[in-house]
Amino acid sequence: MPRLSADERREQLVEAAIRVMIRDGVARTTTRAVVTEAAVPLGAFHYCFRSKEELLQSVIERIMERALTPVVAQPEDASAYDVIHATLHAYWDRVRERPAEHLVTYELTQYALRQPGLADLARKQYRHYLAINSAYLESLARTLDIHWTVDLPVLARHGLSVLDGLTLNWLVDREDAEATAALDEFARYLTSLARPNP
Amino acid sequence: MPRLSADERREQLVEAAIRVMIRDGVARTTTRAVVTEAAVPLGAFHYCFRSKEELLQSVIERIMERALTPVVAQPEDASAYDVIHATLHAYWDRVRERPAEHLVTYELTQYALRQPGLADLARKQYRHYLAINSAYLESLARTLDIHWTVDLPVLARHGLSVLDGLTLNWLVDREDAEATAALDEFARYLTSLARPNP
DNA sequence: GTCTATACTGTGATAGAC
DNA sequence: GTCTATCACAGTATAGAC
Repeated sequence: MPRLSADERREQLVEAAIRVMIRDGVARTTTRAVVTEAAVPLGAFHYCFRSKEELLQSVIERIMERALTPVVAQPEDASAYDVIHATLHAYWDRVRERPAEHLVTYELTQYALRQPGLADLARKQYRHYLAINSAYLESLARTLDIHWTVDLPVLARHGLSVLDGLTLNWLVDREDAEATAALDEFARYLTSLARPNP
Repeated sequence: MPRLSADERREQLVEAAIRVMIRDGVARTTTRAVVTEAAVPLGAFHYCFRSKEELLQSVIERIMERALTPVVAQPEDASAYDVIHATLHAYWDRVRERPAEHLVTYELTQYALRQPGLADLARKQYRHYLAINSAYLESLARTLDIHWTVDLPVLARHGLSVLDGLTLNWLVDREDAEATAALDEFARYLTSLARPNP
């Protein structure tokens, strides 16, 4: 058993925890399952983290970092609808490719909400998602030379909710056709809110 | 300790489980916590239910029954927007009155999704919610003598997702003003999809 | 038919050995 | 500074007393 620094151990444990969560769910992610997955001795766990809650906090932060700003090709000649549609489907493709990872996101949010010390982190997580949505909508408006007929914060929250809700719904029933249809309708709606700049 | 019938015990245990879940969350709802809350002997638990999973199944079914069809006053002289707005806010008021209960709903869905024997129940739950939404949209169309310019199943799914997403988002950050604004925007959107019948 | 007493597993955590 | 051995407890489930 190689002796590694606490920082390296922490790194191993966080990544192992994420793998276990994706495979078995957050509820079944015990400290023992994590150290087994990481091939780290059990005792090392509480040497690296004060508690399981502290590990989960690191996991949430790590996952948040990975929710990178959606990058979308925005060719000059594409219509607003085309660009919006492509962006939404880029997100959707990621959901369909890795359903378990997205399920974990929701599980972690709820875990955090029930853990007094972590409720703030959940709020921060959602502020982050809202900021990403806002930034995307703003950059879209610049690129297309339009403005939105609905206030940006309201639109960002509405958009985040639609994607969150559709994702959750699809994770339950896996109805591809209906989910896609609802997503396309959302693209149409967003497009209808774009007005050319004067 | 009075000796009661298994049916009465089951009833007590299901109701107690719901109270514990609302108070402490699904993850912390252990059999011991439930029997303590219900003032039922621990041994009685496994006499009434084969396992904890079976209890949770009953709980999910009970909660599903309670998600009654939204009933909304639809006075003849109200505009489409007024009726839609009132319905959405009736739902929203329930969320704001009992946030913990709604959080439990999401927790239960995820619990069910991770439990092989209960995944079907989660699907059934969402089909039920979709059916409620569809029925409401249909009755609205009849009352207002309009039709929807988007297919009913698509619209029902979209609507369910928006409400699910907004609820989840609000449960995290409790931003009343922004949530209400997003809800009102959704009402405006729905209204824009109503076309008078020929 | 209903409940008491108990078994056994697995959990998060720690004191102290290396 | 890192990990082994062990703890106390909570978890579900059961065999058998009433």
